[in-house]
Amino acid sequence: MNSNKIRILVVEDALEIQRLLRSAFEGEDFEVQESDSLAQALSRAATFHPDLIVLDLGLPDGDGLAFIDQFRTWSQAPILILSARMNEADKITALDRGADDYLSKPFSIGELLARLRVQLRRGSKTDTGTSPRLEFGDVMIDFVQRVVTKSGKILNITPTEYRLLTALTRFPGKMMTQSALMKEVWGPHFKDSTHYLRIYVGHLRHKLENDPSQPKHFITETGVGYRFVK
Amino acid sequence: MNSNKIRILVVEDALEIQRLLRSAFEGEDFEVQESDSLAQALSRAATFHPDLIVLDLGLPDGDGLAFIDQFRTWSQAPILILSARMNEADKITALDRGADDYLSKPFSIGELLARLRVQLRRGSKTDTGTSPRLEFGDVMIDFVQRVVTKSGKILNITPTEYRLLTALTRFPGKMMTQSALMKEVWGPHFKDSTHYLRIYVGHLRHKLENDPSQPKHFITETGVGYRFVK
DNA sequence: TTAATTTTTACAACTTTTTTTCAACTTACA
DNA sequence: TGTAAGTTGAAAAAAAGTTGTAAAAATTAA
Repeated sequence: MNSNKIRILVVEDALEIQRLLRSAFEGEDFEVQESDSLAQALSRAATFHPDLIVLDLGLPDGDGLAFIDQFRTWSQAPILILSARMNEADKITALDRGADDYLSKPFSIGELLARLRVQLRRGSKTDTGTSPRLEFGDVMIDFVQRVVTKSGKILNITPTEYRLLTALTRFPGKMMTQSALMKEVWGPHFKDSTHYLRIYVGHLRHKLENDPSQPKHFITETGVGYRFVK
Repeated sequence: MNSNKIRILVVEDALEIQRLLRSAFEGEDFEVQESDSLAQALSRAATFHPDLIVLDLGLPDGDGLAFIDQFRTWSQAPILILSARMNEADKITALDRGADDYLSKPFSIGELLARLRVQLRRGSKTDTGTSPRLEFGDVMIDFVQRVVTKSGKILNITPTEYRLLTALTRFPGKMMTQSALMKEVWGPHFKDSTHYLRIYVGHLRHKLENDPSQPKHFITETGVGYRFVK
């Protein structure tokens, strides 16, 4: 888990499709994990922290829509549906429940990759701005390349630090509650282990603030959470 | 441009499709404008400020991809492609050039609307302008971002202060009795500890009033409670 | 293996809430 | 109009709760 590669979780039971997707995704230098049941998929998602989920709606062990509902309680990562079902009502339901795109089988791998790039491009944008970059002070974050620099120097940011940084900076100025940050960065089981947050906000302040003891950008709101301000 | 409806620009030359889309979109209470040539579309987009563009790639007067390039230099509004061309390469090119979704003709209007909702859903989170705000004097309260500013500066408001502020300002001009405020902010058990109220109204006045000793917005009604006025 | 990262532990520093004290103000009535 | 009784406001100390830092231990990656 120790890399800043883009992570894709494939929820799919058909082995040949799993293999097809894995080779396509690894060709793009993504990190891939598979889950062949919905039961497994949620806990896998919670520990793997995927940047995007490819979900087959036709798994034998249950309702993919329920998975979407659950997953959406703690993550906004895009969900791309694969399905053998062609009918319109299924598509509409899935999209309205929180899926971001829907491809019917059989699909072309080239189109799948293009649609996946669309989703990842969106996710890498900050929500206020249009650029895939965020700059404040002498710090620059490139969400496409996943690189953080301070006065031109590339910083070493660990995966956990990077996830927290994206969660905090997604809505500049907005108060992010501790439990929302915990769910997004560590997963839903950890929502009460808020001391991790203090340690990692401390790390970010040391790496990004000019005076970490007088933070200007990563502001504590005691009893509530943290706020990022440019 | 003079309504707060969601605005859709349809770039499409086939009249029957124009009409189909217009009636579907107006049924959703969107504001629609059409453009039947690419030449016209860019300037139409510039004045209409659409929240989303539906673009037929097969217009007679030129290259829809060039339109995407141009449009993307100044707007991030989602672009949903409609096209009679089925081939994979066209889809991939359009998506990679900046389109957000791609539907092949003939399409189902229900699916189109669902995909359009997906795009609009993402955009709406962005829009900080739509979050409910309360302004008075040089103070601004944004209840979505949980931000309070005074002359542009973000204030530090503690959890209890914020709860009281919310309770007081919910109905501007209305008298709030002490016991109602106590119940709402400290809980029913504390309804007679009205001393807290004085201390915390004092805090709010210090942080928000220009002259805390001559409050203009947080008014005492002796023996009864407090009233917030804009 | 070594190096890097995450988790755990302990404690110091800080912020918020509650409690206490007292002065100032408001109201009612002689 | 003056005074007493009740109500409100300001300041600050005490208590409770929250956050920050450092460093050791455990885990994971290379």
